[in-house]
Amino acid sequence: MDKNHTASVLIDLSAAIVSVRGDQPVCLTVPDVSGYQTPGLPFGPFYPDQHRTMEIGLRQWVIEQTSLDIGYVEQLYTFGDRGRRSEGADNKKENEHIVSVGYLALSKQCPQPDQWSEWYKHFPWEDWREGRPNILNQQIIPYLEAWAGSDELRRLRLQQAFGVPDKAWNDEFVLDRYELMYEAGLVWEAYADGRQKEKISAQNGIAMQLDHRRILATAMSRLRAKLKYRPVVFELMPSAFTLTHVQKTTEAILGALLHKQNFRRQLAKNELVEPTGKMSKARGRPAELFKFKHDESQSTNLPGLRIPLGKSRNF
Amino acid sequence: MDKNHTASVLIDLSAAIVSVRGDQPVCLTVPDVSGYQTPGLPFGPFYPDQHRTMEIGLRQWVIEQTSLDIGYVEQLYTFGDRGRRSEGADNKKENEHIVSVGYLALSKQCPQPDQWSEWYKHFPWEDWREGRPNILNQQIIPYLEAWAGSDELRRLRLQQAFGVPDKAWNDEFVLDRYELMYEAGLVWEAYADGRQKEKISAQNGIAMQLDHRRILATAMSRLRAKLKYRPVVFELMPSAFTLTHVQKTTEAILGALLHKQNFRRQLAKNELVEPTGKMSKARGRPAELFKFKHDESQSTNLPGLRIPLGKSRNF
DNA sequence: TTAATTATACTCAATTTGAGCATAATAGAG
DNA sequence: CTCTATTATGCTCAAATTGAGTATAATTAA
Repeated sequence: MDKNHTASVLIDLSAAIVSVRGDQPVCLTVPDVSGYQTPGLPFGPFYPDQHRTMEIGLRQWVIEQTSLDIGYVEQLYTFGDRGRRSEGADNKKENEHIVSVGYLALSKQCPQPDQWSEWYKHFPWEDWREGRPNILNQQIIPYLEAWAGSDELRRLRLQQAFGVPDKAWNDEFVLDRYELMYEAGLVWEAYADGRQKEKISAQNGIAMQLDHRRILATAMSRLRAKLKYRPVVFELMPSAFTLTHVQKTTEAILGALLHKQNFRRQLAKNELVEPTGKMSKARGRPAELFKFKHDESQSTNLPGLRIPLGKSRNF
Repeated sequence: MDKNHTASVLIDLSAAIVSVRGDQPVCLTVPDVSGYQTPGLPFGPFYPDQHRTMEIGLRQWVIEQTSLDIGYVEQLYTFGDRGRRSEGADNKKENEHIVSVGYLALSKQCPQPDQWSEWYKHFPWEDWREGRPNILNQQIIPYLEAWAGSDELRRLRLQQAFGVPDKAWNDEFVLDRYELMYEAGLVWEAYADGRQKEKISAQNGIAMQLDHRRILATAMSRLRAKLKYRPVVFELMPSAFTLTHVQKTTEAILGALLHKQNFRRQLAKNELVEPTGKMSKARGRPAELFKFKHDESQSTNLPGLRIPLGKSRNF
């Protein structure tokens, strides 16, 4: 094997820093740096001689630049160069390749509202809390069906990702759906990458810079999946909370409603929370305030919520 | 933030290429290159201007160097430099940092037996098919308990990872257990990294080069977890197989025995296999030969086996 | 005092799981 | 040819879990 190749690359650490504001999951974004009006995820270079691990490097610049308290951090995926629009306008000098390592981080607070972007503005087809989103039947599905045509493989993927025509919607397949839409030229990024000749007419969610929407989709998939078997919701909750608050937060992330009594039964069975003795006051009957039972370190390895796998959600 | 730092790194792609030989999961290894008698995982550099994505780069050198047919490939984790024994003997020149991207790949065949190393030679405490491994009570647990002492956090982690004293063993926590043993100086690599002053007396499984045993542990964790909700076993099976064969392969990877009739019920319910009409012949009653129902492309997104989460395995 | 609102306790059928027994079909030993 | 060991497969059944309710309690706002 000949070695006449550049092997040296720069490492970018990109982070999907997620929080929940009210009933909307949000993601920290940075203002547009290119000429487009699209937000991007925060990112920074990794200096291997300064930081022992990449996670330490990530935490470093998140603290420096955002002064946020991010507890939970998880590596998502490492993307090689060319997917990141290397033939774009603002290209780096020749032979300077970038590898980007995507991270998911969870934050309990989200100050400065303008810097946080709501998930479902970028992915309007992923929020099923008020029923099946209209954009699916009105825009996305018809276009995708035309794109698939009689191609057997495409139809199979369509069925897997979007459940058409007869399968159920699976809330974890956020990335699969985004990638399918990208391939079909249904999102703005496909046009920006030069994959798609004509600018698409429909605005299928707000686009993001480079491959950042893809990273966010990866983060959403991972978080939705993890929620079901690890108690990560509590990384998004304040120290004391009502059970309804936990449920609303979970529903926001899943983009789906849950059965109240059964949700609480799970929490009780897995002994994830314990009462603080205090009560919340709001409208209606006051709710007891709880706290997360297992403190720091290994929220990773605890039982989880055991939420049913997206059945019976094919409207 | 000052930029007086080297940001340029080299990328290594390391692969845990897994197959099953008889009733033993095996992993492709390369002979020792350093002075130690320890095997390593195959790895190669990533040339960003030659390969569009890292996965393509990986497949390339796997084909070139091993001529293996690897179907399923999954990225595991990207490790920053210093974990990879940067102060070791055979160091690269100053300022040449290496980031390694670990992959899991599955292969249906494993020719050249001497190049494949059995999982449980490296992780003897992970195979529970013949009951709780002796090495746990005789070696590992006593040492770890001493290491934990009265440190609350350490005892909690010990309970999580190893189930001592009263929790169940969870077959997915391979990485957690390895990392705990590493921190406690219970594996050879801790000594080689200079973490541990004295050479440990007990041989707790065969060591590997650099952080390769850690990558293998990551692969095992991931594969064991995935097996339970995605039909990846079939990536390890020939085109036609008996149901018992699938079960034996699954058990080998999980390191645990399963209830035969219930296992088959799951396969049937999820409609993962279909009969070929042919029969196998061996000792005893001939078994029907089946094939995997869903071909190429999306084995990723199909239902899976739904194997119970490691309950009642605390002997 | 009443209505609206939210919390929480309890019920119950349907489904899934864990664990077992019973029976069928083959090869090989005697 | 018959018996036995061996493996495959069908079937049962209690326990646990899930899905989807109903009923009731404790507040605030009108």
